[in-house]
Amino acid sequence: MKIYNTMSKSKEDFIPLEEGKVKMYVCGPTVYNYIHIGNARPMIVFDTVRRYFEYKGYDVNFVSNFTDVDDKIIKKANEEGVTADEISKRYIAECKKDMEGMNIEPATKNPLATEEIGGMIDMISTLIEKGYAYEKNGTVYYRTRKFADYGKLSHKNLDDLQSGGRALLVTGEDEKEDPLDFVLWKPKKEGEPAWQSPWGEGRPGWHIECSEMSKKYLGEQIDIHAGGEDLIFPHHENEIAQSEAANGKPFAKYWMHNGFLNIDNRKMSKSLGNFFTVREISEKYDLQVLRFFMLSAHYRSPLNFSAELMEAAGNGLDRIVTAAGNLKFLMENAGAEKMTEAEEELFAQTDRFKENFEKAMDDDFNTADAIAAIFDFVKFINTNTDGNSSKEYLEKLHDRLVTLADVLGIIVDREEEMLDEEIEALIEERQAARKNRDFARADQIRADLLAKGIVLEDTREGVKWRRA
RNA sequence: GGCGCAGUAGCCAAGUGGUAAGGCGUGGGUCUGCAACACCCUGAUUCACCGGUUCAAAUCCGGUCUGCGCCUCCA
Repeated sequence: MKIYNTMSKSKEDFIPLEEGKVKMYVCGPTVYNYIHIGNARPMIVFDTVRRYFEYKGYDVNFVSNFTDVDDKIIKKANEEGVTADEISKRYIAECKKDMEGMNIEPATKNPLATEEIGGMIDMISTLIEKGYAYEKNGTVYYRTRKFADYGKLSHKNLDDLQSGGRALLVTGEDEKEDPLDFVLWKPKKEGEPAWQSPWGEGRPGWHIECSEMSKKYLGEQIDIHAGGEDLIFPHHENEIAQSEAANGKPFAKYWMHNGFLNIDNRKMSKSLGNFFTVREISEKYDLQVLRFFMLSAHYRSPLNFSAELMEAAGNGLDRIVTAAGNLKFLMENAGAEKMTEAEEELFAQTDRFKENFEKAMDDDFNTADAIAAIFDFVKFINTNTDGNSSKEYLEKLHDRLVTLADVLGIIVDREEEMLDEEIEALIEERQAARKNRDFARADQIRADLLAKGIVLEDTREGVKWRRA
């Protein structure tokens, strides 16, 4: 299994720190509003990574935080005249709803920054003791130049950073020993949430949160640390500086970063007005479509979002879902129970789809290729099953399709709610009308049902229906 | 200014040295009472452009053009 490591800029074989186990940490969102579809990309991508590890038999400890103390949360709280805590609790709950809709497995642990302050203070103290940090008037800064490896993840060197960004970095940063130093602890301002610390009341800087939470729940060394590519610098670079200086050992073995989700080929931003929340999208599309759409390209490539592309993704997804639905329908109507020899041979042929799927996923989670393997499998299913197929054969195909789709978090079995008596009666009436060649009446009934979201399909094995 | 990514059919998108996967869409056909689903056929002599290396390049090297990202809170 190969994983592209941002640190080495190359694909590396995955070798876990501990046999059979994967410890991974994904930087989660700051909860000051509904999550947007850009937030959704790393959630979907790294959930898929996790699912594949689990499929391969690994025991995955998956930790993803919620940043629940931050300027934007405080701002929002002030606007609404409520506490910051109320804002963050509200949007964590909403975020979890969205994640459920996207079929994202709950993390092993979702630590909250505000509940881990003690550990952060300990880590900052350690950094001060070791000479990697210093305090000035209640603010604690990280002494960036003291950490020799600073820049190793983002492949920047300090002098470039300094000359390139001098104007920005120097502004107003009077107390710092060096413009590149970053904040570990900031003093309380009026009306802000604050915690007691050796440096007075205040709150932690953003970067220290992840260093501490990763250490607490996964240990000083972890297998995978992941997040959006914009986090490479400075967030992850700073995490490395903090964790490695404090713990005295390498932090994460593999650094994974997803590409950005763009809208109209531009980065999504509020100022451009091209900003969509997952909640908004869920009103127009099934979130399964969003998930399928995001996995249709490689996770490291930029991905453009548009209504047309969502339509296309939805149509493609339907093809897979329909194949699974057809299998179920045939299963219910199958005559023979046991597989024939010919069917056993056919089923053996489908091993190649599974192999291709795994080969794609083994190569740095190439979900686009994995989906191609599923489409090939779907084609095989559509071509090699009919009303004469045995139940066992159909079930085995169905199981295999469900298993592969599940690795991608794609739900292929649509819930079949019980039909209302009324609807069932209409379907029967339509059948009778068709027998009497009263097609006007039959079409009328079909149109009425369609208006209620029920799609009818006439097959050799009988009438099949599904929700639109 | 520094660092980096990308440019493959109408659209999306794999493929990173051996002669262009897959999906969506289009058009034609089969199936159907008609549909729907499905199936068959339909598509790039060619991978932004120009040079080079090689028996062989979309894939490697150099250059040009275009788009984008990071360097500042950001998934």
